[in-house]
Amino acid sequence: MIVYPVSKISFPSPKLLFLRRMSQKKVRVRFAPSPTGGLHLGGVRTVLFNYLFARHHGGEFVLRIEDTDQTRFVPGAEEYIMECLRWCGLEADEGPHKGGPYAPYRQSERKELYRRYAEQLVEAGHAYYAFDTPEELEAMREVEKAKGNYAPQYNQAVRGIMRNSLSLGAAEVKDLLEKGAPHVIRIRMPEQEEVRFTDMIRGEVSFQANTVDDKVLLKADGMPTYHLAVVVDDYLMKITHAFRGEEWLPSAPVHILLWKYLGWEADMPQWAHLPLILKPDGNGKLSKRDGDRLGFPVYAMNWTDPKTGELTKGFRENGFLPEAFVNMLAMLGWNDGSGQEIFSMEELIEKFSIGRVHKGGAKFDYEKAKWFNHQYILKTPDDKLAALFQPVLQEKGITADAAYVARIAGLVKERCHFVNEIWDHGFFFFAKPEKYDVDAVKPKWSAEKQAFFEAWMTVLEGLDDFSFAPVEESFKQLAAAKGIKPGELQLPFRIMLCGGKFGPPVFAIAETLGKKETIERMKLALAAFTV
RNA sequence: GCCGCGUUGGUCAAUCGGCUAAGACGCCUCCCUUUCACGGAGGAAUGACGGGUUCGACUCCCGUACGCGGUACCA
Repeated sequence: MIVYPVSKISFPSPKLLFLRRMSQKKVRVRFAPSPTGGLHLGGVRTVLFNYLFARHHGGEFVLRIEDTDQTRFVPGAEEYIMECLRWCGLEADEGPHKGGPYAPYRQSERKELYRRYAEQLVEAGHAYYAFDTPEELEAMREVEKAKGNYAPQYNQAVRGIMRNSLSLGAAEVKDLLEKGAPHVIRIRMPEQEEVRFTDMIRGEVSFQANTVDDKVLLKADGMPTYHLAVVVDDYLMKITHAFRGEEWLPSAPVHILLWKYLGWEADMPQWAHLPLILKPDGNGKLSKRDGDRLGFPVYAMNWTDPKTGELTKGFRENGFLPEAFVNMLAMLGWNDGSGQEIFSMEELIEKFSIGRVHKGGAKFDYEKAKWFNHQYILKTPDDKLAALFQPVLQEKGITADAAYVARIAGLVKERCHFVNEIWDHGFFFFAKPEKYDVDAVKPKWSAEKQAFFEAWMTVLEGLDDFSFAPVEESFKQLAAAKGIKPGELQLPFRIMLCGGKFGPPVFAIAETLGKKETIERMKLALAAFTV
């Protein structure tokens, strides 16, 4: 225990408390998804912040699968989540995939563990058995609603009239338990108590405990609910900092009380409730529906629902580089204050601080996401880009030399937002044009121009060095000799090689195509232009 | 309804009481380039509202409005 001079610091700042804690314990964080479907962009960001925080502090990052709801279990979802983390380069140090000192990491495999803590709470008077059937619960809600109660809760107002170990006699409870009557265990929220805590992002947050209902802790099937499971597992797994979405803020008092009632208050993690990622138009949480509607991915990778077969698009399959995806997510709610936007993973780890995370939600901007990807395409070496592009070529039945593809990638990458767009800006490197944009040539075409190209072909035939500069030089010289402005000839030349008004600088195209191919294309085009 | 959390340009956002309010995306104009981009130079565009506190408020406090989240034997 560190003692601070009270005269100096009467009110230890959250930052100070934080630093104090920091020096005491090894940082351990966790990402705890439930395997119910595709991994949302917001989920990946939560992983990222966990990961960055852990690495920044030399701590550990745990993956825990929260599969306590058997009815919502979706086969394949867990493997999918792990593949997402692998793709993003955000793999956990411990988890179901590689074990660890606190295994098992799937809550369904830890089922037996939770009951004793729930029972402990009952014994201490902080929780109670409830025997109400779903029908009885429903009836209570109907009655309450009829009284004008908008959203009826199982709380101090009604727990006295429901069937539970608070309202029933001890003998009856014992009897029910012995007969194996189905029951749940609920927390008994205090009548008069303010629960307050310091959120690492929001600062001081407080709630009146009686505004939260008596949450179920242990379900009738013996599984814990999220509320019990997070607390027990965070404790058992020695989690020091807990990051989660803002949607958890309202139930935070339940968790804090649980830490207290279980006698673990001193070990409670520091909480950080992350802001939400909002839809670009209007307001509200970004959902996969918005992606479908607006035409961009929301999940990290393609996800196919095993039940319906419905496919939801992912960033990976849409051509995003993982580094770009991660960088973009990091900037959604965090920045280092310098204005820098492009960060390598190493820089993110070095500079990340939870204190600089925004409080408010951020609308997702797909245009900005594309810009990030473009930046990373620019940074990616040509040979690597070519390797990423090969599958696209294969799909089209084209085989091409790796070095040739790399050269093309280098030539066109500055106009690509995605790897597959190398095709859109460089397809003509792989086949002669099938048709020409004659409308762009014909109106200004002339016998003089025709003569120029015929003469130039002969010059080109004789060139030993067919690279950019000599080709351009011979072009300019001949144009000058013929008294034609080079600019008027460049566009026709481009169309001869590419078929249209696109592509990188013309002489670079000629150089890449090579002498033989360039002249062949010129001949073909000249024939087409004069027809 | 109740509880909680938010609110700086169209979007992401800096600012931790001194602001003539950065920067980026997008948009517009120009230059470069007789394709498109990249690059360069400019431009339009912002503190929800009302009260305090203060020499001074985008920054602190209180209201209001608006938005979002929660209000399950889901997470």
